[in-house]
Amino acid sequence: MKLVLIDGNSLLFRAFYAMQPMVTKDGTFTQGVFGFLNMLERIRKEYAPERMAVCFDKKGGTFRHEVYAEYKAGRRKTPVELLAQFPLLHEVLEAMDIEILELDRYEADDLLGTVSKAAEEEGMETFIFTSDKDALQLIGENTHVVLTKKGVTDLVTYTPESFLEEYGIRPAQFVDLKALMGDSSDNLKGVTGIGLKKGTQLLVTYGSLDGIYEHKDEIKGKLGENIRAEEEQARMTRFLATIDREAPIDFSFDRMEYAHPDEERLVDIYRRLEFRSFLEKLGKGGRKDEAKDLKPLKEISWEDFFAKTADEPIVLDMVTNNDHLSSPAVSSVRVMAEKEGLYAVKTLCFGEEKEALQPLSESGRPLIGHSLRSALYTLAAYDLPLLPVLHDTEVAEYLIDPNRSKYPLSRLGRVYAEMTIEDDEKGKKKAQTSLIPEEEDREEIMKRLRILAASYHGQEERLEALGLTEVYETCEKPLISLMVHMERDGVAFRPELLTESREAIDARLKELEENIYEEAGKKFNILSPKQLGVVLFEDLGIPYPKGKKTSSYSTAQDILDRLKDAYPIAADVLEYRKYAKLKSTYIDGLKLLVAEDGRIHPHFNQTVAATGRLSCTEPNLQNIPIRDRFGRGIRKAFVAADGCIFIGADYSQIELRILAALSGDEALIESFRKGEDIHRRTASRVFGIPFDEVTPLDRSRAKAINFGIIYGMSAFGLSEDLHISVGEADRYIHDYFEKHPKVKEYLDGLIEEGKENLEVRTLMGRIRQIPEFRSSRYNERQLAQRLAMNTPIQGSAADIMKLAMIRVGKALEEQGLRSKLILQIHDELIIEAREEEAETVKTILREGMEHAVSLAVQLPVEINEGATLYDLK
DNA sequence: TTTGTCACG
DNA sequence: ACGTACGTGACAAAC
Repeated sequence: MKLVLIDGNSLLFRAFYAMQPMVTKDGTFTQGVFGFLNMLERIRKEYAPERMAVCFDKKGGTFRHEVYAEYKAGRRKTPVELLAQFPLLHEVLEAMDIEILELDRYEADDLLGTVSKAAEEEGMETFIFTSDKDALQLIGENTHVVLTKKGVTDLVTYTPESFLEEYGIRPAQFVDLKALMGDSSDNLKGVTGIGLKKGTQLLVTYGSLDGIYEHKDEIKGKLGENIRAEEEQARMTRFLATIDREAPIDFSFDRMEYAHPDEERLVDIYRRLEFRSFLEKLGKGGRKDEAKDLKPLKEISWEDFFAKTADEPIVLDMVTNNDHLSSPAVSSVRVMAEKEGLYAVKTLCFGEEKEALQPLSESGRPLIGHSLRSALYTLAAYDLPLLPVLHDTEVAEYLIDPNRSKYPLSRLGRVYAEMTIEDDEKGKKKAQTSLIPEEEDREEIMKRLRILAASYHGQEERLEALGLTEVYETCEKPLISLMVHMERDGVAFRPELLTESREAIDARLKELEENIYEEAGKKFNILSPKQLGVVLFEDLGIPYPKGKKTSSYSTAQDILDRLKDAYPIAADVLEYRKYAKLKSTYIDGLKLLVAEDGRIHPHFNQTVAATGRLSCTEPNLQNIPIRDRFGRGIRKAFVAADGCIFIGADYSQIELRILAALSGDEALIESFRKGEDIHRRTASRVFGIPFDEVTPLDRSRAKAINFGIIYGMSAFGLSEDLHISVGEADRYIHDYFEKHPKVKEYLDGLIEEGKENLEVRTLMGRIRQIPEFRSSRYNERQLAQRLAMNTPIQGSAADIMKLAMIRVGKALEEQGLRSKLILQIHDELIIEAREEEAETVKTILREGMEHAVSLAVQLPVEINEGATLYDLK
């Protein structure tokens, strides 16, 4: 008979710390229970025990405390997030009909020991699961101890043999070893000067602690003295560390049978804890039958489909193959409700895509789909008119929870349709094998359509309940097709214009490389932080400026900056890295992404940044160099098309203006109304100097303070940035808030709001959840405060820019202009304008951006023009 | 795949 | 005593 005993305390602890935090909607932390249950599942599967019990410590003191009050004193307090998970785990175990053992004045260990001893006598085979090494003393012929390592992922099983091999002693000697060594985590003292090595050696020689004390006078030197002097404390430690295998616990192996789980109760608990994967395993998450209700997916002509669905919106799942072919699976919400799926397009062949998609484009029907940007891009790629977006499930889910980095349809299936499908990645791979889905894929596609229809309803409701409908309708939905156009149009890039720069960079890199090798006295990989650290701080013996030397040296810019005056090699390394970066990312990297039309088509992402900003990839055209004189030259290769110029418009100080408006701080508002240099004014107010006497240094310090305010700065952060003492930085911050009490009030209010609701909102009501407020880690709670301060500011700026883009895009279209919006760089819009439209475009940009919203301060824009991005200054 | 570094707002 | 400013993406090295 196989028995599994689990140390509930130890595994729950370990799971709690090893797992990423998981929080339910009502703020309950669940990752410990989740990790524990995963382990439990694994144990059931891999060990298939006939009997099982979970042991817990009982609250309050133990018999060990009665003889030694300091037992386990000084341990860190268990965080409430973990403490609250114990009753949850109890509930789950009860529902599973798994025996729970606990006993006043005893620890879980003692119960494991007592039950396993009885089991051994009955001739049962026992496996004890714990992460606490103390349990190793319980190992016996038929009693195995399984320790969890690496969090809870690795399981290592100990038998008497494997224990002997690893420790060099028998399991029964383990407590004696601990008695000699002590155990600081349990606040137990051993014998001074005895560690693992010496302790093991003594036990091998004398057999046991008693054996050692029988021969205590034979042991020479300091060691012998200590052993004799500290006998009492060693014996006490042995007593405390010895697991009591005769605990007066009432147990029966029959009760450990776990044969009658209460499934209904379990489903209830899992629902409350939002354990969807466990629900699914119970067959309650995925109502897999749902798809079976649907009539089989079939082919239908566009004509018949349109006739059948009148003028209803289309639920669309575009299956793209190798980025070329598209097999649109389509239905309507009504048709889906009638449990029917449709598959509309016949075989697509190379060269026929446009004809196949044309009827869809011409139908003018609004679309419901997941990541419609890609479906629309396919239409745009064939020069077909786009269709209106009725609902995008990816964008909607991003608004509901912007912290996720991915929004796979498979997840929406679980949330909104209680339906399981393959992850998008896998599904895509499969679909690439043929143009028309194989029979087995058709059910998958039908399920996808069903999930889309269900998510449409579910998300509309959710968006409304969260107050997100406005930001969805005004900021996000109209932006989708706009971004498709921006990507399709792209920007012309002429790599040949960089030849000169490339040669100059190559030459300089070579020069620097030689210098560095000479200064180092050897060749090495300069771009390897590891090698560089060794060269600088070991070979050359340069003192490491940051007080503590962790496992590796940082060679980041701020460190090398501090060294560069005293050590020329540091300056050379910095310059080398700068040029290497320029070369690999921009000079060599960009030209690889030029399409056949001579233009770069970046990918703007609407669902990545948690604050509501856009992001840009392949390539990232939002970080083309500009601050560095030389790097800025890269911009010369971005050229306006024939007959066109670039017109750029950027908001001036938009984040500080938002801070002024949202906080209502009179001094800031007044300063912006007067059109003053805001950093100069800040310097004047904070440092108490007349406006006209502010020096450039004062101004740049004030600028850093202004940035810091937006980021939720600490005195330490500001001091690092300004190379001043923490005390001085602290005074600056203090003075700033004294002069801007409303700003202080506003930021404190945001932290309160964040703590209270675990979320903050932007001007347009966009939400960002901040679960870090509930973290047990100090650092994370600090981070939560900074996010609460920064997100409304950065996010409101993003809202405003999105509104502006939509206004500008609309105006260009309404006026029938050929000029095109091509780039957005957070506070800047760039249009490739027909020369003859230049003046109109400037008006449109200014109007669209400055009047996107109305605040207590204006949002003026600066407008520039030029033939290349370089000239746009 | 993760880490270190650095480009931008 | 600790760790320390917000949001991104790309590349090379190291694992």
